[in-house]
Parts: sequence; structure tokens; C-alpha cells
Amino acid sequence: MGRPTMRDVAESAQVSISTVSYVLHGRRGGSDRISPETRERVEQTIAQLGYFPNRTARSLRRQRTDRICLAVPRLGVPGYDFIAHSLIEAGDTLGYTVIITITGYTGGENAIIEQMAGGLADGLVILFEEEKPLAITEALDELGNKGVAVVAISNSIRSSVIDVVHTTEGQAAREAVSYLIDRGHRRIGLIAFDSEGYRISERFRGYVDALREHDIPFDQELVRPGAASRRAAYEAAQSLLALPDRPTAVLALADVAAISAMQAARDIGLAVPDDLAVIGTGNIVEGELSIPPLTTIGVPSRSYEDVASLLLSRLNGEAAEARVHTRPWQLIVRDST
Amino acid sequence: MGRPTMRDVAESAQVSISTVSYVLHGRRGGSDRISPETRERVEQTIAQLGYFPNRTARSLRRQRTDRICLAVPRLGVPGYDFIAHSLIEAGDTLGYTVIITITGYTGGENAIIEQMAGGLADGLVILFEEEKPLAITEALDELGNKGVAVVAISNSIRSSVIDVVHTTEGQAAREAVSYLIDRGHRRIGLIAFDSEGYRISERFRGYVDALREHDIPFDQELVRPGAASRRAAYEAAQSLLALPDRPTAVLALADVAAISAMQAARDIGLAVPDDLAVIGTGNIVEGELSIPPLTTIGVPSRSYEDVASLLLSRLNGEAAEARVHTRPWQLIVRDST
DNA sequence: CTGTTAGCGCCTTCAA
DNA sequence: TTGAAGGCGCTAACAG
Repeated sequence: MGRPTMRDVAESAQVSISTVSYVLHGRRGGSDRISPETRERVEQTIAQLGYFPNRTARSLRRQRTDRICLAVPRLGVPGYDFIAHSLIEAGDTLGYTVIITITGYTGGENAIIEQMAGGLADGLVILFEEEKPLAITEALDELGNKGVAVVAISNSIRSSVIDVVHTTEGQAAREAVSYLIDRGHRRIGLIAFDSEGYRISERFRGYVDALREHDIPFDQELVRPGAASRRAAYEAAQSLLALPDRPTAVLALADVAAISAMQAARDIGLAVPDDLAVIGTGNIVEGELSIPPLTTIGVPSRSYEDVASLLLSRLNGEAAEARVHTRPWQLIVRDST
Repeated sequence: MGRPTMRDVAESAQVSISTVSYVLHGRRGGSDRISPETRERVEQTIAQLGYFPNRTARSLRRQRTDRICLAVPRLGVPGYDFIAHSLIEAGDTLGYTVIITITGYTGGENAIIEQMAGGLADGLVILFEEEKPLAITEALDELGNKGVAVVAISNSIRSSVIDVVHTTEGQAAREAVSYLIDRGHRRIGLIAFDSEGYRISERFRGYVDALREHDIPFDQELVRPGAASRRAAYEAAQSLLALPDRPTAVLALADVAAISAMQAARDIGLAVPDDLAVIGTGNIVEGELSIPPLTTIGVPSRSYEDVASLLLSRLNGEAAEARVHTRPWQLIVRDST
């Protein structure tokens, strides 16, 4: 009960506290001037007592926590695992521990921002799924001004203080639809998100823009909510395919929705891609394993090392200006088109 | 740049540091003896400076972090979101912040345990997906002895120090198979996990036991790996259904696998549940939305408040002995059987 | 009602 | 090669 401190180690090993510290970290200048015997004795004592340096005290003294925080709206999204992975990988070499917090509960982003202001971690990667009020951006800027390394992943944030990661998903959606049109499709369904103004999402705009560019009239009938869940997507696809003049292609604004749409097609005897071409969004792993493998838009590589190095370079003080990093989305053609 | 400290606030508001502290926390005994004017002045200064108490310093002083850590092997599992949610919910009322760490990378559990020993958080809920070496259990015990509140979610851990959460999933699997047998099924397929000794998993044993109890011979042909992914499960089901004497029922050791199995059946013209009864494992949300809704084994409620209160009661010092908490799994009958 | 003060555990400069 | 001492920012017992 009660963790041992450096003092306990020092007493037990019959040395001073600073000697213990030197054994742990070496001394500035490389040549750690501790005699082998002393070192040996101290190390044994440490092992024997099960001593671990108190990170809190160390943080207070060093004015850094050696922690990185990843803030996501929720767990359960396979893609977030890749972000965490890249962060852990990159941070590990520099002695950072990655912790994750959830913004979807708790009081949301503000709670995390307060925690960060109070010293939860040295750096923050915060990911947004939706557009957020300006106040959040300002709070993030304030964090940045206080010396916290901040990277925000969001297409709706601009900042002159923190780093922001954008995607080109709107343009990718446009490309996807253009691709379908080029292959002769004229009636192209869209399975969109139901809530939160899907009408104004970039992806939706990409769909509309592509149609306009090719002088194909926008048909409200062809747009259905349902991208948020497999079942809703299945039903959306069903209703799309039950249309008198049914679409020959579908863009789903989520890969799982696209997979459900393929299923719906199959269940009424339509072949993918021959009777119905399907494109998803996000490039999730499941899309590679689906039957048939799913054409999708997204970032081909699932690594987030670019984001991680953005954060780490800022932590290293190598970044002066606020930066904007773009993760270019592409059309990834597989067998569903 | 550089966060303001209490000292900055005190100077700026022309009071002593302790006064600032009292304004923030009140004073012991409830009656905070700070004059309204002073309080007002201090609060304004705090707001103006954008001051947030340095949690690191506070932690060092109070000898507690007010943090709870949830350690899971990976993100991307929807079920883990429920654990986090319950923890956040319960912790929030007591002023705890929940952080999540990943044990699947980093050097695994040991890294987290070290972090905890160094004061990452006051309490730890650690979840295991696989059986782990004894050393891990011992390290967790040691943590517990150092005064950290530890709850381990694992069927393979016993401890006389920390709290452990068990499930009755083996028995539930037995029930599920018995249920199928009672409904007349004799050839019951199993989609199991491929790696990590699926043969010895509790779920697998439940399957075997149920067969034996009903004097049905175990048939190796009916057991296939594939529970780990949708596609593998689809193929496992396909091969099961291609058997000359094909099974009339299938137990899949994961819900997603069960859903893929239903799909496979449908794709070759078999109806679920009439031609093939399917039971999954885990009670994921998707199972309620699948077509048909999936019969499964699992905990009917998706809340983990029981686990959360286990941890919190220990944090409150209300728990003396090591406890074993059981989350009883049940057969949840829906329409796939 | 407000201020002074002694640490929490660790790191690091300076002295021995 | 080792030790002594101050202080990171905050809390809380004790004075005033």
C-alpha cells in the first residue's frame, strides 16, 4: 500500500536521492558519473521495492507530461484505431504515452479542452465528425497559445494558431460520380446521412456538382437517408431499387452503407456491378473483403503517420506557423463498379 | 504561451495565493469565508487570464489524479464504447475523467501497468480478449497492493487482491446448443475462432458439453474457424452448407460471423430460420437490426454500470476484499432460430 | 476573513 | 563520484 518514492529507494540503498535520480536518467553530458557498484546497488533496490518514478511529480518538475491525447467522438469506429496506432507508433520512439478521450459524452469537446489546459497531455489530436461552433475553434486556438501542441482533424476548421488536417472528400465524391457518369450511368442514387444537414455536407455537394457538370438534372427521388446504419442503408437501397426508373448506380456516403446496398441488390436478384454499380465512402477494411470488393473513395493508405508527425514536429518546437495538411482522397476502384 | 498559475491570478487580483485556492474550492466545513467582493474580483481575474488549475500540481499535492483509465486491446469494437460510456457516466458525478489506453500495441498490458504504477490514474478497468500469462495477473495484484483500484474483465483471471469480472459465456453457449437440440436439431455447425486455441475456449467447451449431454457425437467436420471476420465467417458457412449432410443449425462465436452466416445461407437459397437456424455471440446492436433479427447469447443489457460501480466503490475505499463479479450471459431469442 | 507556510516527489544546479 | 537544496504549482493546516 502506497508506492515507494525515490526517497525510499535512496534510504534503502544508502545513497542520496539525487544519486537515485542519476542512476535513472544518467547525467547531462552523457558520462554518467556513478560508480558501477553504486549503480548496481540502486538498481537492485529499485527492482526489489517495485519502484516506479511518480510521473505526476516528474511532470510538475519537467513541465511536460510526456503524454499525447487523442480525442474522438466515440469508440467503435474501426478507422480510429488506425489513428491511435500511428500516434502510438510515432510517439513511442519519443517516450510519449498515448491516451484517448471521448468527446461524445462528458460535456463534449469543452471538457477535453479544459483538461488539456490543466495539463492532461502535451499534445492533442482532436477529431471532429461534425461541424462545430466557432467557440470550439477559439478554445483550441487558446490552447495552442498556451503552448499545447494541437492538431485538429476537421474540414470545417480554419486557424492561424493550430494545425489542421483537411480531406478532399467533397472532390472525391465528385470524381466518383463523374466516373460513374463516364461509364454511362445516368440515374445515380445517393445514400446520404439523415441527420445533421446532409444536404450541406461536402460529399453531398460533390454528388450534386458532378451531376451539374454533366448536365444531368438532380432528382430528389434518388437521394435517401440511411448511411448511418447497415439496416437503414439496406432499406434505402431497397426503396431506391423499387423505383419505376431505378438507378443503375449508387453512391453511399459510408462504406458499410454501400455494402448493405450491394446486399439489397443481391437479395432481389440484381448483380453487382452489372445491374447496379456501387461506390462507398471511407475505404474501410471490410470493403476489401466484401463480395464483390467495394469501389470506394477515401485515403488509400490507412496510416496516419502524416498526422502523427505533424503533432510531433510541433511538440519538438519545429513548427512555428499554423499549418494546414491535406489528406487527399481518391477514387479507389475495385470490383463493385 | 505558458499557462497562468495561481500566483499570476493572486498577484493580478491583489490577494494571496491561498485566497485564490479558497475561491476555487471553498473551505473545509462548507462555510467559505471569503468576502463576496474578493471572490468576485478573483473570479474575474481567473476568467480574464484564462486560468485553469494545473492538474499535475494538484495531483501531486492531493495524491490522486481524479482520473480513471480504461484499457482495451484495440479501438473499433462497438461494445467497448458501452464500457467507456458507463465509466464516464458514473465517474462524472464524482469528478473523474476517463482516459482510454490501448493494450494491443505499446508493449501491451505491461506498459499500461507501469503507467498506472507511475500515477497515470487512480483506477483501472482493464479488459482482456485472450488468456494472459500469470505474470500479468501478478503485476495487476501488485498494482492493487500499491493502492490502485483495479478491475479486470477476464474469465481467466483469479485474484485475491483486485476485482475481477467474469461472464458465464461458456454456460450460455451450452444453453444455446441445448436449445437448438431441444428444437430437434442434430447437426449443429460451429463457427469458431481460428487462432489462439479456439479448442479450449469456454464457448467451444460449452458447445461440446451440450452435445455430449444429449449424446450427440462431436463431429470435427462441423467446426470451422472464421468467427474473426465477416468474410471468413461467410466462407466458413458456405463450406458448412456445402457438406453432404449439412447442418440445420449454426452457432457462431461472434455476432458478425452469425450475420455473415445468415447471408451465406440466403445466398444459396436457404431460409433463416426455416432451413438454417443461426445463433450468434455477443449481443451486438447490429444483431437487433439484422434480417432476420439475430438470436444470440450475451448480456441483455449493454450497460456496464455494474463494472463502473465496482470500480468506484473501490476508489471510495468501500471495498476491502477482492471481489468477483459475474455478468450473466443469457440466450436471447430473436428470429433467427 | 485573509495570509503564511510546509510539503507532495522529482530533477538539477551547485557545492563538496 | 556523491550530496544538499531549491522549486515546479497547488493544497490545507495553522496563524493572524
